[in-house]
Amino acid sequence: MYRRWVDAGYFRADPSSGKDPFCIVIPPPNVTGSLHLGHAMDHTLIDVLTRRARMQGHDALWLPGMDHAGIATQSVVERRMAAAGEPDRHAIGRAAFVEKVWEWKAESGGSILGQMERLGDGVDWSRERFTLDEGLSRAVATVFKKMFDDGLIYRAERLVNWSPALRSAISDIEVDHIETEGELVSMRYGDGDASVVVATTRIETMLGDTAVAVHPGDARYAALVGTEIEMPITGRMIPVVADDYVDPEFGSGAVKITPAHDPNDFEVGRRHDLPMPTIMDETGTITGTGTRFDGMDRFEARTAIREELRAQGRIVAEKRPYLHSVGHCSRTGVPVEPRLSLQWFVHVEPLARSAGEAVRSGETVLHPKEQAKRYFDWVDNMHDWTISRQLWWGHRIPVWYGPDGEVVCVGPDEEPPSGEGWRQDPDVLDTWFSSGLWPFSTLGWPDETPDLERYYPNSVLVTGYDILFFWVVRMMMFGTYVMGKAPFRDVYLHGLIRDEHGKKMSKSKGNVIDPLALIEDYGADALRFTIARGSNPGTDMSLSEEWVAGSRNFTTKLWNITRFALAKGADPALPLPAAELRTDADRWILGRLAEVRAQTDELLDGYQFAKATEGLYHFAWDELADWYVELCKTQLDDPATEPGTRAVLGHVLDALLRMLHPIAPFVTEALWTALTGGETVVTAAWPTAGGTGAPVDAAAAARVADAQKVITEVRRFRTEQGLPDRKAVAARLTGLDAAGLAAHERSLRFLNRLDPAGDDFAATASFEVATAGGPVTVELDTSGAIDVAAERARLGKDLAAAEKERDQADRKLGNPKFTEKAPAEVVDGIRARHATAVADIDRITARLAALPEA
RNA sequence: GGGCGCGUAGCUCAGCGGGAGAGCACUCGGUUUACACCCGAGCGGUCGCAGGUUCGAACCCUGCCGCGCCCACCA
Repeated sequence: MYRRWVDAGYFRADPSSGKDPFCIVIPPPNVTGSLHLGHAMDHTLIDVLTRRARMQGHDALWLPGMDHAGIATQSVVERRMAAAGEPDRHAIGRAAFVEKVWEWKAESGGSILGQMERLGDGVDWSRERFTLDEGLSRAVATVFKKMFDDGLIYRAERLVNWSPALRSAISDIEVDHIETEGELVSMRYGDGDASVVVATTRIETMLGDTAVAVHPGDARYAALVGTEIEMPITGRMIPVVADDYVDPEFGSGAVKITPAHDPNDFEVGRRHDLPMPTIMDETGTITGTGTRFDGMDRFEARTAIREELRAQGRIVAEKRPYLHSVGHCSRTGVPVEPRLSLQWFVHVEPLARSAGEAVRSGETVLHPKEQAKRYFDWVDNMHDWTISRQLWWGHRIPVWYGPDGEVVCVGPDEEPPSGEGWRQDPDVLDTWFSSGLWPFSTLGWPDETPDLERYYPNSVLVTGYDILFFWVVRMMMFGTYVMGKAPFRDVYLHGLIRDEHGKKMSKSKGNVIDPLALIEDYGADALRFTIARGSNPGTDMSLSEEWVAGSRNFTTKLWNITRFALAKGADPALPLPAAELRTDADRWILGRLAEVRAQTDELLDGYQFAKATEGLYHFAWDELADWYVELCKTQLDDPATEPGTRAVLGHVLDALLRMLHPIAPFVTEALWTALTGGETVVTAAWPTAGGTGAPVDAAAAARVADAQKVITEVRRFRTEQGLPDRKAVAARLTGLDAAGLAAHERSLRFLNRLDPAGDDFAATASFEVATAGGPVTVELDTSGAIDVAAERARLGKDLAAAEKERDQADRKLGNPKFTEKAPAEVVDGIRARHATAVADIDRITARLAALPEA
């Protein structure tokens, strides 16, 4: 039922509270229409944290992100209009379209989520419906009013970033600076002595020039300052002003000033009280200049004006291509046009200061901490925020204008002024204005609700680092301002998902991977596991289908381990065998479980998803499946150890499945319920130190390692001798007792298909394995001559490795400075390695000498 | 222009002062008491380059080269 992918949001938990029902709210991606792997990353990590917190007995829930719901609303309305054969939104205009959106919202039960509910996925959306619509609108109006009254919101005519494509103002952060090939044209204004040369990359703006500026200390132009020169084309007389802004070293040392179309020029214009004519309309078309260029697109005009000036002989230099940085609208990719217009702004300085303070004081911790520098750089140098948008969708600005110039900000519970001539501001708010209220508006604010009391501040925010400035900073500012407390204890910033070669996914490159297709092919668990496994804090991950396939293989492995366990009657409800009855393998795997459990907790507490996942992967596959399951097969054949083995296997698998559940919920749910008979692993207890059953037994672990070494060496011998794995070979094993491995003989023989040595045993091959407990000699009757060349090669390789080891150790130990200065345990370690290497060399050399000539 | 980060096996990445690792890919061999989405055994690296610190450097410092991201009002 909850086998759905999830949309962006954040999660919160309060460890001190009692339990209450777990809530996984998952908007279906086919409705939001905006699901991509970036969301999958958010959702996976959020869900991992939520599920684990839940299993730990915490009250944990999370809510979907809102901006996607907004986008979805707009797109659903557009689709409805298209279906009804209505003209598109551009044809009917902004005001009419917004009316339609509200109309649709009322019809659909007030929210996008109401619409989702009708899709019948059985999720209760009631809470979200409230928070996303009525609640949020009220919160937005409340905050706006409060900030307006506090003087933190003001309206001003400023030069803003204008997107001619959106026909709207956009904020600084929505502008991408891109290196662009343009042209730098130098031209002469005025004539004779009363002339200067200026350079520009945007020659069309000369129609709006109202001055030429030079540096006050520049002797070349001292005589001109205060005089006027004649502009080409318009014939206007414009002053030459002196301003520190000009760099006398750059170009000619003189700058044309277009106050209404360039941020620097705007400031110069203000200082010198220059006129500020706007020469372009909201689409970037030249207008109102009284020249023949009116009606031309800005880029068309650029060429036309340049050629006109060239014809007049005023172009003195051209540099093309001229590489420079040009601001582009991040939504539409169109070059931004700075434009003088009346907009609403937030005075961010006091808000940004408290947002910065919250992190500096440790009230909120950023993970990874390297991101804090970026955060501070941003928060400490933030410009005022343009919040009004001339867009199609959003919360409307709650300000009404009266017939006599009155300006009234209307609070959420107030009636707007009515009567002749009153009208509401036509603009809407930047989506990040409302998004920034998320941590408390979802909890019922501005009402003082029990939820707000209980869940604010939230525990942790999980999101991509690319959204640090857009969303995180806004939430921090609003949270500290409105609530007096930062909204989160922790902020975990994950990296972005790239393609298999580390390239950013983009539609134009065609390397976008659809998460739903991956889920279809490999299962949701496989994708989640892949994402968790690749999520190192702050670093991007490359995701390819091969990785997802590998994760799918892992879930299959879990399936097979459990199938084996069930077939053998493994049962976590059985009591673990008394300590003295446990085999080495039992002690070892229980000890490893305890270690892995502790490590997993530590890593997840620190948001180290990749390492935690990797640790569980290797424990499950390399240790449990490859070794314990194999070693326990002989234990299961022995009545003395059989019940204990079933208990240990069940116990370890139970704990493992519980720890894997947050990462791979579906497969673990199926396997865990089958193994334990429990109702659901979702509400099972997270393994704790007290619950893993056994302390680490280093001696047992060492004996298991020795047994593994013997087994591996025999396998190696067999492989290189070309002895098929399935062929049973008679063997005599000596030295096991001395090495403490007597109890392991059955496993050794079983796993290597070594039959007992009968009366007619005649060893045709033998070798010695050096274990920590002592040497073990393996003699084999291979019923024929061994491949001497292969054996020589095998031993030769071992010998070379041992000699290299010995030589390295010799070199270190022969250096008196090393033995004097290095810590004693390091020196002892090298001595031990040296001794082992020498013993290996002796042994191997003897073996080689004993081999018959090839 | 400033800041941050990264260059380790064919690919994607871990390791961040004392024996070069993982997954995938590749080679060879496999119908063992779960698993071919598997099992076993292998091959594969002057850890970007050059200096420095240290008894010891993939790891710390400096410089350089290459790459990525973020920020930036120089015509």
